[in-house]
Amino acid sequence: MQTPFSPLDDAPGPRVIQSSRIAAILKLLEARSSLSIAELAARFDCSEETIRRDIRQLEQTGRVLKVHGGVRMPDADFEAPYRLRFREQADAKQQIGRAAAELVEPGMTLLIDSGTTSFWLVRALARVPDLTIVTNSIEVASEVLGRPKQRLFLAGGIINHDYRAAFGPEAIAYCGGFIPDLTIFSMGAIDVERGFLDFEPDEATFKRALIESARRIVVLADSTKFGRKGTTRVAGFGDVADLVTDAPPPHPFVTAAAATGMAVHVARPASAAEAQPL
Amino acid sequence: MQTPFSPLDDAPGPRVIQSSRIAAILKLLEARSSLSIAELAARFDCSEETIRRDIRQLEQTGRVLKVHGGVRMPDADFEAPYRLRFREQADAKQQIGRAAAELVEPGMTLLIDSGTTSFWLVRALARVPDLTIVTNSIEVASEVLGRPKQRLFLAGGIINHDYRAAFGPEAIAYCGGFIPDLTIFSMGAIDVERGFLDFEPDEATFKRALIESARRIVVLADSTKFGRKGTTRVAGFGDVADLVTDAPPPHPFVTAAAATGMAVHVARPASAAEAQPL
DNA sequence: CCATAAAACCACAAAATGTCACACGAGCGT
DNA sequence: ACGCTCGTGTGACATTTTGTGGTTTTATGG
Repeated sequence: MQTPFSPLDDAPGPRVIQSSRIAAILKLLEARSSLSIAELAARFDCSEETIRRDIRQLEQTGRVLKVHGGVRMPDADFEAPYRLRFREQADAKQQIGRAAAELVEPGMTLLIDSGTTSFWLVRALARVPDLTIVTNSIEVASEVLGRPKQRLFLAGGIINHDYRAAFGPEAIAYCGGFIPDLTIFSMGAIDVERGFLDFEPDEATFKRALIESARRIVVLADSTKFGRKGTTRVAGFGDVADLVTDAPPPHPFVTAAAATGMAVHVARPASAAEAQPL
Repeated sequence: MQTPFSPLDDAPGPRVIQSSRIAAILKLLEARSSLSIAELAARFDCSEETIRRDIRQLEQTGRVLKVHGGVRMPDADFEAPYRLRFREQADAKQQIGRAAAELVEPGMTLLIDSGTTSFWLVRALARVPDLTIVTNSIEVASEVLGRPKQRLFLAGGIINHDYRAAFGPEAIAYCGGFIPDLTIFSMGAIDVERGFLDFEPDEATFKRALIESARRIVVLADSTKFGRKGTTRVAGFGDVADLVTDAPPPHPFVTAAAATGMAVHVARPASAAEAQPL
């Protein structure tokens, strides 16, 4: 039951100076993920404006999120790196996903990695029957769940929270046991000289290991990836059979692709009718 | 005036600010596939128009579907078996999850299975720091994602769509490699003579294998499970250290529990103070 | 098909919250 | 003492959110 008094009844003390008050707010937020300004002002016996000033400071350090009427923890959903990447270029990724889906035939076995573009491909595959989908991504797996016509194999291990996927040796070994018709990767960057690059070393290790057993590799990358700098090398152009993107690549990439026989598929803009939200 | 026994009378709190109200609606929708505007307005003690505005926001992000008279989950048409089980006794399961969370200390390693009651435990563990969570359930894993203070290990293999989890030999081997402080199982049925039972043979095999390496086994079961008939035997009363449920069990079960030293914890109904949205 | 009630929508006013500028007073070093 | 900074409170003003009364749309039953 709710007492009429403040629910925060652990020892305010008569005088609380700013630094300790800010620390106290943070501590309270650990217990209750959101607090109202009025509540805090009563709790510390100071004006609401003072609380707001404290919160402005906390917000600048990125530790809390200011909302109308109070504060709350920067909750996973909105600040997580994965969600941020998910929103970047979402339209382009959706188009790419649909275009890549045209490479898939019923009955195929697909190995799909954890990129956000890969997720859109999986969504586009909702109505393709008799697929076998192998993935290391929790997001991809969640999307496939409840499609009784598609078999789902998930690689486990320690989960990387940022990528929502497993990249460890167990995941590599498990995925390596399949012989997929298509091995589908999202890539973080494409370099004319060095080929396909990534940012997360574990992810790159995972992909490199699976290139060995791949029959045909498909790479999904939106047009912002061309010329971007990566930190680890994943594959050369020669390794990849198909590249699906949303805009014609710059010329150096086209010639490099032609030299190695890599097919480049450019997705058409989505027809307005079928645009599907999140 | 609130109806005395509204199914939603946990935790309006004194003032509910907009952002937390929107988050709360989302959470409520997980337990009850559809909600009416009038119900929500009463629940949050605000006008129906305000609820409609919240819902319009939620609809724009594609997270819910607006229907005449209320909201519902986007995928509610195809009620998958998992979702159906999830909604049965959702309130009781939520209470059990909260009660079981009191057995957990910061720093522990937990092995958590794929039952819907287990999911509510994981949700109740949102703010416990430094946990290591091992699971074979995609739903549990999704819930843990984005909690940087908790390490997540996911067991893979072929996924059972109905249970949204992996039960195969890879999952057994992987989970068997851990020595968890608590091994937490949801159970499908409890029989005075035969102990804890289940319906899905694969799930039962998975649990039986993990009983070997368990240090302390905790079983979560709502009160409808007592006396229900199962199809496969999972564990005897002697194997289980703690049983968490939502109502005092019938007498034969109490004596059986006492005979084997199994502790029985009965969850209190949710107190309004602690149900904290988002 | 129409009649009717419920629900949704819209626009505007009221309430709540946020922001900003300025004043006051305590601490502090020259 | 003086001037300075810093934290705080106060009040005017801007912004956001909420409630209300109206009209329009939808669902439903005859």
